Amino acid sequence: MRNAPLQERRNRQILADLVRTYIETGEPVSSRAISKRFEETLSTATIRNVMADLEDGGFLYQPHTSAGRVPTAAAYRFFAQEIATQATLSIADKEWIRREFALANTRVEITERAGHVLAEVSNGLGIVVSPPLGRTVLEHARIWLLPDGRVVVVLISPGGITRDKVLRPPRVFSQQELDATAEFLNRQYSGWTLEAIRADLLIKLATESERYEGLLRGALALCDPAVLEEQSASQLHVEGTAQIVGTPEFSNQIQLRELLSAIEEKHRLVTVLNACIDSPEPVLVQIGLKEISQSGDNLALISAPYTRVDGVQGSLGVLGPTRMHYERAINAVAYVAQIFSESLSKIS
Amino acid sequence: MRNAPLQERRNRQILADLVRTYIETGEPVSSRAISKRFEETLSTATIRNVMADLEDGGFLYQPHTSAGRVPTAAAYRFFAQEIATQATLSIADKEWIRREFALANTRVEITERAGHVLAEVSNGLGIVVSPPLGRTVLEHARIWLLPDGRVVVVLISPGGITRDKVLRPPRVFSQQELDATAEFLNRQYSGWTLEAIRADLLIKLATESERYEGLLRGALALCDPAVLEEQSASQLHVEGTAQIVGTPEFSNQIQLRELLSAIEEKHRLVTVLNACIDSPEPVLVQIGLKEISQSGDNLALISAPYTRVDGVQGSLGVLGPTRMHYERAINAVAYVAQIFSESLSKIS
DNA sequence: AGATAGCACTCCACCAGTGAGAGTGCTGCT
DNA sequence: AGCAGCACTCTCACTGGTGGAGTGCTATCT
Repeated sequence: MRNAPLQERRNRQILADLVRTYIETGEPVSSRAISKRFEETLSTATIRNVMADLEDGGFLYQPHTSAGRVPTAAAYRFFAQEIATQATLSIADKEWIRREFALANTRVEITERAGHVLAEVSNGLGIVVSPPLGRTVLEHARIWLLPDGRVVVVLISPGGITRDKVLRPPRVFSQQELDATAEFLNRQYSGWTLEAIRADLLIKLATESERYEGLLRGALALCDPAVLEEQSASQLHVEGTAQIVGTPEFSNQIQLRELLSAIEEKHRLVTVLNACIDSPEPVLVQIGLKEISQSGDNLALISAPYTRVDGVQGSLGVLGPTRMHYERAINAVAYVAQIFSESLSKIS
Repeated sequence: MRNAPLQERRNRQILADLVRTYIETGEPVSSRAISKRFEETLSTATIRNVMADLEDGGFLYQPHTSAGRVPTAAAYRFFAQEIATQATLSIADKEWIRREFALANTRVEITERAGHVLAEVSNGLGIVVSPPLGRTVLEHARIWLLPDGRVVVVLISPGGITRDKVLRPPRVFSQQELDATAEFLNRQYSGWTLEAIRADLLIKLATESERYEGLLRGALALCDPAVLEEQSASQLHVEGTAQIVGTPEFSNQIQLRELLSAIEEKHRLVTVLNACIDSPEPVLVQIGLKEISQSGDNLALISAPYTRVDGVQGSLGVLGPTRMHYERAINAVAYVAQIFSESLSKIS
């Protein structure tokens, strides 16, 4: 009932045109502007009628009586899903993105480049989230002895990623014992994710003999959510905070503040971004993010998963004003996700 | 010649009072306001004369002819050095800071608490910089073989910090060879900083036999500035970006933008902060930071070093508007640095 | 000679009023 | 259904006027 106005083809066309115009100009769109731009010639009066219907349907609103119309979150959602997905990325853009990545050689550089491109394309924030460490897969475990009785536990994953910790076990173990424990871990858990290992170890510790207990606890500590998170928190990379200040969308101080505090609260942001990993669509578009801030109405998040060398997925995307060039941004996010995955595999 | 006006005791007193008043109110200070607050009774006319002198000396300026006076960077510098250092932190503040740290148990939590306190106290940004990895000291090195011929190089430092990397060496080594190499590294470099090891290895690689070359290169890679920096870049922790939006100092969009881009350019910021490590004073106050942004005139940075368990020093501090409560902020930074060091030693 | 009272002057912030412009909703015509 | 015309509304930019805050200067006092 609410989106009844969208049944008619012409209304959809007008709405799309209006959104597009608003994205370009940033000012309330008048019936006249649409009339000029619309392909079939229609009088402003007719357009006004349509606009009134669209307003009833919740797609438009007027800042004040004698102003033009502004799209609502619903209108952007319609536009992003049904219009913007039709488009493809311009060759110039592809070229530009490729160039941006060309000179990046380290993981950090690649991440920075990605963030930069994403920020640029959206006039918002470019965000890259490293895969959650818990999903990393164990390849090898080794434990060995230091002269003073402490032990070093090292977990190695495909792609050369390692996690390690120096522990002081409850009693002194011999290197044989340590080797046996490592052997046990390798036999048992090679190929498991750290999350899964942790869950299993917790059960084992409750039932198994105490023989390796100190060491298993050590291994467990490495899989601990708190420890995993300790590192993953720092693996949220945000680029473009400086440039969003000064864009008309964020001239409103309250909005700007809420956006910035959203970045500081990393957990929520990461959750919202990672939603794209389990989404059926290649690129997930979320408009009007209540989760992020109260006035999140005019925030749009476009995210896509990328794949690391070891097959684990992370996510990247843009967080920008709803007034954003969706055709370009959506396709750019998809493209960056692809190039990003490729670049990662090249440097490993 | 320039600070001639500060020769006289009364002028200094008036300048200090003016700065203090401006910090409280945020508005240009009139001669009348000073006259009221000044201990000896002086007429406004007399104060106006003094103010004119101070303006000539470069400590004050007038936004316009018939406005009160506003302190310049020079005035803040005078105030911070000669006045604020006399004060001590209030008991309530000490109590508050102690409470903030009480519940923090992990390294990340401690860092967040510190950042939070520093941001709060300054109405600006709270910043914590982890020690540069290059200054970390080597305790043990171990290298060992994986079944597929790759090797794992692990460097262990005091305090349980480890650095490691999985490498594919140019040829397959035996575990004996690897042990010998590790033994060599331990004998040679135990107690050295990674920076120093790197420098020495570079020389050795040029002259020494090729026997261990592949492995030494591996060890070298771990000490490489690029690799070290890769991690240290992520070890700049900034808190309070959200709250500075909305403070009158940063209502100016251009300033806000420059501050935010200063944060994004981590290198410069880290350098400026770390200056306190080699400074003779316990707390370093820098006012009018040209290094950080062009309009850095109204930015003040207060930083102090802290000491990690292994003896390596990092820095923390606040980056805020020049109009800041210096007595409180300077002493809080010193106190936080102390508590921070203590908290770190507790969790290791 | 240094401190002070008095006065003229400057500049700003605030207010109300005005008029142009943009855009709409509605009505009635085709 | 589509359209032209018209009255209406709201905003925005500009105007001139006013009160107030604060200064600089000068003449006077101690």
